[in-house]
Amino acid sequence: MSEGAAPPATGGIPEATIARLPRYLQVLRDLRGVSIVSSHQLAEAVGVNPAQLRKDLSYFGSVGTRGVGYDVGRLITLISDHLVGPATRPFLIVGMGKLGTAMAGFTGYPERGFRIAGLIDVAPDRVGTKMRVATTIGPTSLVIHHLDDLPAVVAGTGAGIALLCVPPRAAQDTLERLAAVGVTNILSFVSEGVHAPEGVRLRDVDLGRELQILAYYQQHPDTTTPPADAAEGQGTSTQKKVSV
Amino acid sequence: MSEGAAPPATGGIPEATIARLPRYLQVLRDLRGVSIVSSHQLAEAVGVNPAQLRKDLSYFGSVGTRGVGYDVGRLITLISDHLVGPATRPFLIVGMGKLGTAMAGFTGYPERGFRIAGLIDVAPDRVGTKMRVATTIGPTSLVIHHLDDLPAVVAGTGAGIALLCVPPRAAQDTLERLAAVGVTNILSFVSEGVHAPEGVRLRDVDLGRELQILAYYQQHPDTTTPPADAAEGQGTSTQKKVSV
DNA sequence: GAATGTGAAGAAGTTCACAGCA
DNA sequence: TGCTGTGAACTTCTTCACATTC
Repeated sequence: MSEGAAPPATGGIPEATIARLPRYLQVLRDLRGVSIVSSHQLAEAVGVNPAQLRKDLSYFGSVGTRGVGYDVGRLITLISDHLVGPATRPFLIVGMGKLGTAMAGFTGYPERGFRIAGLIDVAPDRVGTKMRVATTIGPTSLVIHHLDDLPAVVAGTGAGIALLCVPPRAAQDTLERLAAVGVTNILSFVSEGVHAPEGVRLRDVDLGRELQILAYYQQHPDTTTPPADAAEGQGTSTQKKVSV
Repeated sequence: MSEGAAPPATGGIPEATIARLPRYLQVLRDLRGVSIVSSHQLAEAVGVNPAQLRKDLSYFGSVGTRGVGYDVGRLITLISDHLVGPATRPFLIVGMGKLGTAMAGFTGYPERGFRIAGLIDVAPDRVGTKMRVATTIGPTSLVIHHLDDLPAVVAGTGAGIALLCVPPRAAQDTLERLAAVGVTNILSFVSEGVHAPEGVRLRDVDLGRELQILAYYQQHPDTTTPPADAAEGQGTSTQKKVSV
C-alpha cells in the first residue's frame, strides 16, 4: 500500500511474488551442481522476465552479488525458509479414497519441505489400515486414523495444514471439525460450494475449472493466448474485507 | 503487443476474467431453482466485488436487464458456451496410476462440459483393463489403451485435451507423443521440469507449490493475507514472446 | 425504485533502463 | 566488463460512481 518506501525485507512481499517463489525454488533445486546463476539464466528456466526475477528477489534484501549472480544454495535456503520455514512442516490428508490415496503416494513432499503427519478417514474398512508414505529418511508406514481421533492426531503432530480429499457432501462438516482443532490451512480438492469458517484459509484446486480454462484457449487460439498456467483461484476466503 | 483500443466484445476478454468465469459458472449451477440473480447476490456467493462481476459479464455484451438482474439459465449457457463450447468436449487421461485412476473416478466432468474419451497407459497389466467412468447418461466402462495406440484413439475420439498423470521420467516423452498427434492442450500433474513443445498449451497443477503458498500465509498471518485461492501458474509455455 | 453497463480513478503488477558495485 | 538492485514508465486489473434503462 502506497505507504512510503520500498518494503525493506520482512513482511511486505507482494502476493504475485509469493505465487512465483515456489517455481523459483523448484528450478533452483533442479540446478544441483551449479553454484551461481544469473537472473537471466534463472528467469529463462522459469519462464519469466529477468527484471521480474530480480525485483522478486530484491524483497529479501540484497541477496545477489553484482557483476556475478546469485548463489544457488543460498537462494534455496532463503526462499525455502520464507515459504515453509526452516523445519519440515507436518500436514494431514483427510479422506483416503482414491484421491487421498494418490496424494499419500506422492513422494515429493520431503523435498518441498513437508511431511505427511497423519491420514484420516471415517470408513471402518479403511481406519486402522496401514499405508506406505515417503519421508525424508525413506518410506514409512502410517496408520489411517478415524476422524473422531482428530484432536489427538493434531495434538500429537502439530499439523496446521490439511489436504481435504473427502466427498463433497462431507466437505463442510469435515472442514469445520478441522477448524475446531486448529487446522486452519486447507488445500481442498472438493470443488463444490464449501464455505470457509471464520479464520480458515482455504485454497482450492478444481479440476473442472482448470479444464474449462484450457478449453477456452483451445477454442479461442488467437486471443493473445498467454503463457497461462495452473489455476488462479480465489474461492471462499476467510479474510473479511475491511468494510467498505 | 500494445496495439490499440479497448477490447470491444468478441475475442478480447481479459485473462483475469477468463480465470473467474469457471467460478461464476459453478455458483450459477448451484443456484438451480432461482431464475434471476442480481450482481450483488452472485458476487457475494462467488466472493468478488459486484462491479467486477458486472464488468466481467459486460464483455459478453448487454446480458442482464437493468433494474432486474441476470437470467440464471441464460448466463449458464452463455458462459458455458464461451468456455467449453456448446458440445461436450472429449479428453484423454494419460497414465493410469493412482492419480490417473483418481481422475478417472471424478464424476463432475459431464456437468462441466467434458467427457472422458480415452484412458491411456503403457503397463501391460493395465492395458486392456476396463474402468467405470461417469458420463452424461450414466456410468460406462472404458478400456485402457496402450500409448502406442494414441493415433487411433485420437482419430476415433477427436480429443484435443489430455490430463497428464504419468510418472515424471515419462512426462517429456509422453508430452511429445501427444503433441505429435494433435493433443495440444495439456493439464499436467507432473511437477518436475517439463518443457512444452512448440504449439502446446501446458497448464500445470503442482501440489507442492500449493502447499508452499499455503505455508507462507500460515507463517506470515499478518501480511494483508489475501483471499488467495488455487494456484496461479505460468509454467513452460508455448506462446513465444514476439521477440524482444 | 432498482439494478445494469461503463468511463474514469485507483491499485497492483510488469518491464524498462540505468546507476552502482564487484 | 558484467550483472545486480531499483526508480520510473507502462500495462493490466479492480473498484468507484453515476448515467441509463426497465
